[in-house]
Amino acid sequence: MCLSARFWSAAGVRDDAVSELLAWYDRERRDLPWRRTRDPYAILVSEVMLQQTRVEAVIPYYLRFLERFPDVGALASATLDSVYEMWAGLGYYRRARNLQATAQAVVSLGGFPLVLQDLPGVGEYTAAALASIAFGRPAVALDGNALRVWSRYFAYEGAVMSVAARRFFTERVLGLIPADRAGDFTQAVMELGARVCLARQPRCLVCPLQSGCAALARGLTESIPKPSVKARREKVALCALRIFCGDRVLLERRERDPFLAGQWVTPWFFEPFSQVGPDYLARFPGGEPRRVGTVSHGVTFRDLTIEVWEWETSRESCDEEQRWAGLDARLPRLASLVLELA
DNA sequence: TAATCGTGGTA
DNA sequence: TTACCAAGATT
Repeated sequence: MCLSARFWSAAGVRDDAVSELLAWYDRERRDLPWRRTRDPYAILVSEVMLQQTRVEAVIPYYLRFLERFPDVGALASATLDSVYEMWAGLGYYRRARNLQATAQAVVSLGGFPLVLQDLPGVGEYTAAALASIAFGRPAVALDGNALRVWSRYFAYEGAVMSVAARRFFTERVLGLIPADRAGDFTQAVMELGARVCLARQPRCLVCPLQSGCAALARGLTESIPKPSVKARREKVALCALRIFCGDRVLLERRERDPFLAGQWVTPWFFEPFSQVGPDYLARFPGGEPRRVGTVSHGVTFRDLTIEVWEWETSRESCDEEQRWAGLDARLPRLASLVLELA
């Protein structure tokens, strides 16, 4: 790096980088629902929903959720079931429980704590995003977008997820944040990662940071950030049960099962029907079980093939302790697939 | 640190 | 069809 020192900060960032970035953001920013509010609660909801989830998928959930729970008090006092219901289909259901626990903590404390990371479901990234976007405090929010942007800008060739990498970026970026635009800075970096500094085929020609980007200068934009080695998807066969009582179907909630935690789903198992069928037939006696077919569904590192069986149980088994849902219930995708199977 | 948790989109 | 992955947190 032999360029004239007066154009570069000690951290290796060009003097004009921040103003170029913010000007680009002012010009190109998408009109997203959570960019129309300064309510910390609403911004928290958006940040939690956006964890590992695409913007387009979040928008309808965000709007419905805020309509149902318009403020932190409404969410804190809601039933957990109603919170799950609003989350059904969005995935990573632990987020729903943690979000309500956070709402209850905020009500109990009389406001957001100074250390946002103390809140359930609020990790390093979300705490920094909330601090900057909702409270205007300088904080470096390192999500997948920001890690890609900064690893390329500094040509960081190590593993970007490591503690060392995050410290490296935080040290260099924290001082760049304009005091009056901390939230815009955070969102501008992420917007840049989402729309310009793409994982594959980044659009460097239109990038507001192109003149200072070390990876671009050295032709490393394809090899940085270094791709992580991911486990192969494992193929898993399992079975699910559709047990009908008239026009309603049995749903269960297995609290202790980390998978689909707390969600209402049709009974399903990692074992074949021959192992679990007799047990359930004894509990819900009725007609002969019938193999309906199979459905496929990918979940993180597994490809599930689900063999679906169904039967009609006798009326006296339809007690009040079980939940018998109508077919129009809002359910996780996996349960919907099982019920939709013709 | 590494595994785990859903879903839907894309190349 | 397959692999990858998108505003991560938790254990």
